[in-house]
Amino acid sequence: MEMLKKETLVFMRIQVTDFDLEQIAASGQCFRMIKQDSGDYTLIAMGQYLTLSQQEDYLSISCTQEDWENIWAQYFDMNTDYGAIKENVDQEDTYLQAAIGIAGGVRILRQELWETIITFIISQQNHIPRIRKCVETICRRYGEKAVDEKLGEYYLFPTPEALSAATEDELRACGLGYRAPYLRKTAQMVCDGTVNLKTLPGLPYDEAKKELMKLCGVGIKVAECICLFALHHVDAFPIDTHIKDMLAENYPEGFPFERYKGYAGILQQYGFYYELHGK
DNA sequence: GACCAGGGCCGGC
DNA sequence: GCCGGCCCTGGT
Repeated sequence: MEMLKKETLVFMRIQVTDFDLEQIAASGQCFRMIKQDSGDYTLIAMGQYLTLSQQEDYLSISCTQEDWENIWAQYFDMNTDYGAIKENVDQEDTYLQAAIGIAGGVRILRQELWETIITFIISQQNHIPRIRKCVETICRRYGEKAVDEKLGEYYLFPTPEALSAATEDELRACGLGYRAPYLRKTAQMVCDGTVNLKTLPGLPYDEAKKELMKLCGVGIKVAECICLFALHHVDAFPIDTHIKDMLAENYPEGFPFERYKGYAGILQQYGFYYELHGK
């Protein structure tokens, strides 16, 4: 790990394994990590605006060492040994082995809870490019504007208060379609304390999932995505249309959840990426 | 230009 | 528990 300057930006340069920025950005779990024409990535998260790139086993990220250690190492789940997880996968499971071969650089991010709730309500019955667009639109219209010294203006993710104050029509005008009232009602339920986001991270998986499903627009699948991508309950195994088809085709006798207890969600994510980009 | 399908959920039965 | 309906749009 070393610090270096690239133009005026301060970068951390970190050696990484089982890590592929391009795969992470395209994995459909985060919607504000965007590939730029230059090939670099920008990311708005945790209140910051960053630029990132990867050269083989080195990640370059425009943050201070302090922020890397306190924020981003955790965000990218650097303390989990993905290599060990991959090695535990059944050698004879040709599907998972193929998925690992294609998607082995995906990681389960530890994203902010509120943002993950809203982005995955938006995600239902929707394509990823449109999800990104909807997310960016609500950030521009309802998020606070901030300025990064080097990268310029950006918009924070809107607060529950800001979204609860929007009308359904205004939200529909963001391209949300029938999800517009879901966002508004969910924001209101968070504001009035019907669901307490502060205590959610302390709950076990089943209880967190049940609590999240009180929110409007959050069913089983979306709740499991929130549990996996924000609360890091890696037993969560969201089944969307792709995964449903994949399971029917490759695991007609059932997926071996028992064998992979404690990290099935990581394998789900390898599978999801493989279904989306690997064939 | 038409058509399809998308990281599903809600409400009524 | 099982439908029907739902907004819209990027990609083919």
